[in-house]
Amino acid sequence: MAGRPTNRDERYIQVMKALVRCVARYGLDGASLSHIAKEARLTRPLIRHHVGNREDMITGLTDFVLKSFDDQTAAMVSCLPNERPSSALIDLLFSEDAVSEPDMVLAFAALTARSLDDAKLRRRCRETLLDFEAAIADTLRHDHGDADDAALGAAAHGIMALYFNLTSLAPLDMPKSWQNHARGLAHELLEKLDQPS
Amino acid sequence: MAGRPTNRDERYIQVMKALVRCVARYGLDGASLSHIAKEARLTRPLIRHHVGNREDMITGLTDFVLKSFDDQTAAMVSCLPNERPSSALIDLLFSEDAVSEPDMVLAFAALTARSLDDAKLRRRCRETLLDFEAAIADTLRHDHGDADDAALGAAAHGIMALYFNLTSLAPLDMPKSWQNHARGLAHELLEKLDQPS
DNA sequence: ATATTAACTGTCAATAGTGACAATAAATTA
DNA sequence: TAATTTATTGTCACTATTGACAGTTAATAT
Repeated sequence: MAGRPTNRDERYIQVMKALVRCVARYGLDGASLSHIAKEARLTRPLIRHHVGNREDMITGLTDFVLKSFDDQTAAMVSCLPNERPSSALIDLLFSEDAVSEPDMVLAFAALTARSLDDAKLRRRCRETLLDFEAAIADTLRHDHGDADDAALGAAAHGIMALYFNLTSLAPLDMPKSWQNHARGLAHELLEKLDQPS
Repeated sequence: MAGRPTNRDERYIQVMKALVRCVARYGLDGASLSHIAKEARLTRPLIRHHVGNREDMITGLTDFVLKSFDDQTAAMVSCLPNERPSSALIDLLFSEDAVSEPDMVLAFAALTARSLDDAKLRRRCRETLLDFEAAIADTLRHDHGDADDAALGAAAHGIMALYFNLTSLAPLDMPKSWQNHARGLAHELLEKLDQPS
């Protein structure tokens, strides 16, 4: 008694990826169904069939983006080596690949802006961001266990800020010196942890 | 032979401010004329009368936002004291006021995202941003003339990144420790310039 | 007071975007 | 092959948004 096999899950992420791409460029309201359909190489009614109406799409997008961030955070810390994980983390965050695909960060920025009048969304974005920062701080603690929490938190904040800024400004195609500056400053933050004043 | 006096200029900036506010929340496409009219406390046809059709509005917005940044940059450096202008600059950038009004930065972020498929816009945004960074570097040079250009550029980049990140994430209402971290790290960048390795 | 200029209002057609539903095609099991 | 489940397509009504124009009111100079 089973019918045609469902491809709901693949279609769902297919649509979500297209949605992320559109939201990154045109914002939450600028991502029309036609635009998404074209980006996902699907028809408009099909999108509705898989992910529901527009309101469902937006809530689905926030779940998708925030979960992607959480997964990325978890994957990030789990794939680090035992030897000097801090340095590896920075090389990972400021690698070519990470910076060249800014769509997810831009979509997150769109959600951030929308948080201005959506308390629940604001709480969720904040939580995700704090987890990200905490993950960085934990990684730093691994290499610099003797540094105090305030210094670790500050360094983690700096690394996070450098990463977010570089990635969200990626569409401007800034000179490569920016990437070098960012990575260099991040490494300096590490060195600073070794020499507590 | 002169008629009713025109208030085109005041109305224009009145509409532009409302537009910046709307774009900050809802993106370029999400800022509908009705929304802008409500925000500016004007009627929709009146907006058209003063700033033209939608396309005119968007080009007007980019001019307004980028010029505001340029003006802010110029005003920033001109109002600094002769004594330790670098430190005053940081206190200015990371003051309560600067961070609590993120609309302009968020609108700039929306323009940045749109730059993904608009080469001309990308060039203009990049130019504005580089000028901002250069202004910071010049200010730093005033206090740390013996530091080399690479170090100055890196420090300026770090300060810029910390400022942009903090301001663009302001809608999330992050804990105050973030603002303290950002300002503290910026000051550390200054101190680092005094002790060249 | 009258002419003149521009701000302001009201309104309507055209378009874009969305929601919803019916109908068809495809793929699986019994 | 028949039944069943789901993907896929086609289509239409409804709403939101925009563009454009005519007409009205307000404020100045002569």
